[in-house]
Amino acid sequence: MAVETSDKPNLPHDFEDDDDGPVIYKRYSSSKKNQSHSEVRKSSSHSHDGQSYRQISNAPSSSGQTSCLQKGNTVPSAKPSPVKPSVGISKASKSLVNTSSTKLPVANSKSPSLGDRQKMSVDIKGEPKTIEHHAKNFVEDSEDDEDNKPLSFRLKNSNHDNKVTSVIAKKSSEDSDDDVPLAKKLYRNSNLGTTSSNHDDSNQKKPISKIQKEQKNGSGMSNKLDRPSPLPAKRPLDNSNSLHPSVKKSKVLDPVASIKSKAVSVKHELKVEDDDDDDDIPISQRIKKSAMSGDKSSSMKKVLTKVTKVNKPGSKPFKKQIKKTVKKSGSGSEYSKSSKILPSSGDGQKKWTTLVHNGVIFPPPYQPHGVKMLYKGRPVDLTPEQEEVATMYAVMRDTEYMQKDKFKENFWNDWRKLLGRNHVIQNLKDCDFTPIYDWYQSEKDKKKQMTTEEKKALKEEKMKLEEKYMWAIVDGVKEKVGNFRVEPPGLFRGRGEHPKMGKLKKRIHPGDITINIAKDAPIPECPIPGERWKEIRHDNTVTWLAYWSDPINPKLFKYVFLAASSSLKGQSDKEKYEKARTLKDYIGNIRSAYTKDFTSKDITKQQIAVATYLIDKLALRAGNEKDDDEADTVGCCTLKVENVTREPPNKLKFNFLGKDSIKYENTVEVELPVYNAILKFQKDKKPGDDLFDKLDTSKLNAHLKELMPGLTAKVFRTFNASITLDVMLNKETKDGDVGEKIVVYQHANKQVAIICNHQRSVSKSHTAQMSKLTEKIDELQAVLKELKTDLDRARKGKPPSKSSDGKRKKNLSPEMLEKKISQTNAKIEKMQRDMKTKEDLKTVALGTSKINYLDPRITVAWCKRHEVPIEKIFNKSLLAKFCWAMDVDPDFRF
DNA sequence: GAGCCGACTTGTGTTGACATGG
DNA sequence: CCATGTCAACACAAGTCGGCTC
Repeated sequence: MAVETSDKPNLPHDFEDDDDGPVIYKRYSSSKKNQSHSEVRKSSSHSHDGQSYRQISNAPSSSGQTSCLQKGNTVPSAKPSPVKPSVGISKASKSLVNTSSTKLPVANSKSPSLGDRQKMSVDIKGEPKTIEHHAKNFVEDSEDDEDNKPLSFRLKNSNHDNKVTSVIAKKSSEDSDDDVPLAKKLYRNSNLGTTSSNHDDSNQKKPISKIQKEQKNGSGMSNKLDRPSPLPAKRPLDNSNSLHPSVKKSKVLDPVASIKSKAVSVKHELKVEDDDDDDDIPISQRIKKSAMSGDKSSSMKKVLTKVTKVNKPGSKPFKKQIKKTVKKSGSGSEYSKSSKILPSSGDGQKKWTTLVHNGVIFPPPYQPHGVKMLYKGRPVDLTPEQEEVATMYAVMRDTEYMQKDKFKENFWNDWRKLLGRNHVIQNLKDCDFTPIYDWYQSEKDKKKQMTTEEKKALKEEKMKLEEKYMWAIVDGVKEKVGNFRVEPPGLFRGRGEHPKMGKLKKRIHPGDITINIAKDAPIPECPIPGERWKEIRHDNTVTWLAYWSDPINPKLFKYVFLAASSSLKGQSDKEKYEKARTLKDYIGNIRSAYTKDFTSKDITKQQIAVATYLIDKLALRAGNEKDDDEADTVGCCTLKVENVTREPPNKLKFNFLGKDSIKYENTVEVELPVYNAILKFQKDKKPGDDLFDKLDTSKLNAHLKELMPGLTAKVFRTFNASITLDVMLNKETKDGDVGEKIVVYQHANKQVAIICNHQRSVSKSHTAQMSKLTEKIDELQAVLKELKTDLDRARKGKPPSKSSDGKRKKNLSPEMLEKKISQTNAKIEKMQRDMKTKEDLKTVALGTSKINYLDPRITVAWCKRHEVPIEKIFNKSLLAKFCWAMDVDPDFRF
């Protein structure tokens, strides 16, 4: 099929997969820009405070984000350019040469020991001096620069010695803070203080109407946002123009031809097409050219002729324009499969021009095992359908769901429908699934026992089967598909107390699936003989390749999207961070606006103000309304009276279940007006009543949009997370080895995870692992003691004592013994640090914020500045996902 | 403006491959 | 070499939010 890649003779070298990774389409990086990067960096590489904003804004080129999008007109090779700052990994990274200051050093040293990390894992508060200095620098730049820090940060900085909150929050204070819920940890030291000082920036009154007008006139947010106040330049607001270079696309790969041809020809066509594109025009000129030609360049019109569906009319004022597509870009990342920048994700806007893919793959049909379960002690015959569902239940015996009545009840109801009223099995209580469970365990064991070769063969077979589904061709570029496997049937595993847990998630058939594909692309063959797709669509205003209705909740859909590494996803990711960065310029005004409204007579206004404050300060989620058939969780707007407890004089204790039924527990000091407002909102209400009864997310977001174009509640989370990382990294990174710097990063990452309440469940074996470590340490202590005794004896010329098993030990010199003692000591220390780190992070999930909230450019720029190999921070998939960020200027600040 | 639909992002848990250390 | 631990990849649940309809 079209996207097969198994054989690839005569491939142009730059499309040759030289790795087994998903790479098929390389990017190239322009090295020109890097020179300017290094120049910029020389002048400011040690200025990691507010001042660097100004420097960035003066940088000759915009922040270096373009080369990822540029065509490969400089280094026509798949190998990374020697001067290129962009980051490759694995092979590519090894070949990176540390040149100018923009380089991202290659991983060559080992990660810091956990012990080292622990050592660095100091209190977030840091030294007051540093903070003051830091703040001062911000002030130099702009009077509202405090606003650029997360609210929580500012609060903390204002008083770093407030443990009161933690004392209240912490019930079991026997040891480390690891038993304290995440949310508490960060804020235990927080205090009220600077908040109010940030709301008096009267000169920041922004001309909202003007902004909106300008937005209407087509200046897309991520392209240019009017600044609300005449602040000193912090960063070039239009630098994100470079994110969407309007390099024209002169020819689009013919999807029909491509899908009919073999992989070779696909790749070949891609190459040919590149060749007759405007590669010969320098990038800068091309960008300029298209930028000048307005939002509908001739090239764009050309592309638009291919559109299969006209854009929906009536776009909103803040709607982004259609952005021009670029076919190839400059990053040499091995994981950059695609390169062009696709149209932005504005709703109703064209997302692609051509889309070719092979549909989805279905799980294999059920293979009955014939193992009989018992009912009242007797074996029961089941039809394959009945057996299938019984097996789903049987294999969940070791899960927590089995303790839940709701799960069993729902399962029973659905299973019973399959059994029929008159079936021998009349209740679940008398069912014994043990035979099926045992069969399943033995199957698992068999699998485990397979030799490496057998496993490998099996894997290869699976790969062969799936290969063609793994890729899509979007506007002529091969992109990885995210989740091309249709979900197999199973029992619904809702989180928390989900009312539908245990219900049968029925098998999905082709007849349930709608395929989205270009009009002139061949319709994917239905993989199940005799069946057919539900529907074929040609909607290029959406990014999904296929969807089906969620069998548990038919109102919901399950989508098949492109993978995170695709440029379609990368583009919207970038826009997300740009929007969050924009908030930095508005946050001062927003804070003063809501502070003013804390005491508003208009109760809706007042609730909006307090809700916004909480979202800003605590990074709460918006909190949409939920149906009764969903788990009972809340966000900001849906907080109940009982979720917030007042603790005089001005503390609020939050306790609720948030997304995924993760507990949010946090006690925070708030401004008195907020405290009083909460008191008012709670008055005369029952515990289960809505705290913000005049508010919902659409009202809140509508209000936020008045303050900043495109602003919604979730932007605060991104902003809060990213600014925290940026501030902490720049405050805390000291000279030192790579290991120490990574510890700083992890520390910052952890704080972000705490702010966002990213928790993970403690691993089952955690306690066991800990006691094992303790044991080992004890053993070492014993060894140490013995060594010390022997040292004493050796010094006195006596032979060593007998070891515990009575054997005679070797006669060692005092020097040797001393050496052994110090080695053992070091070992013990390292293990103790390991233990502490382990305990420290047992409930904290660092990954979520990395994937979703931290602007990767902060990380990449920091890595460049501090010569930390990016691979130490980003794993393979993050590198692929964030390939668009790799060329960032080292001086980039969020 | 409420309610619903649709599309997309965010989130945790599980799985399985790989690394590590005895 | 094996047992154990770690981590990336995967699976899929659960959010957010825009837009449409009535």
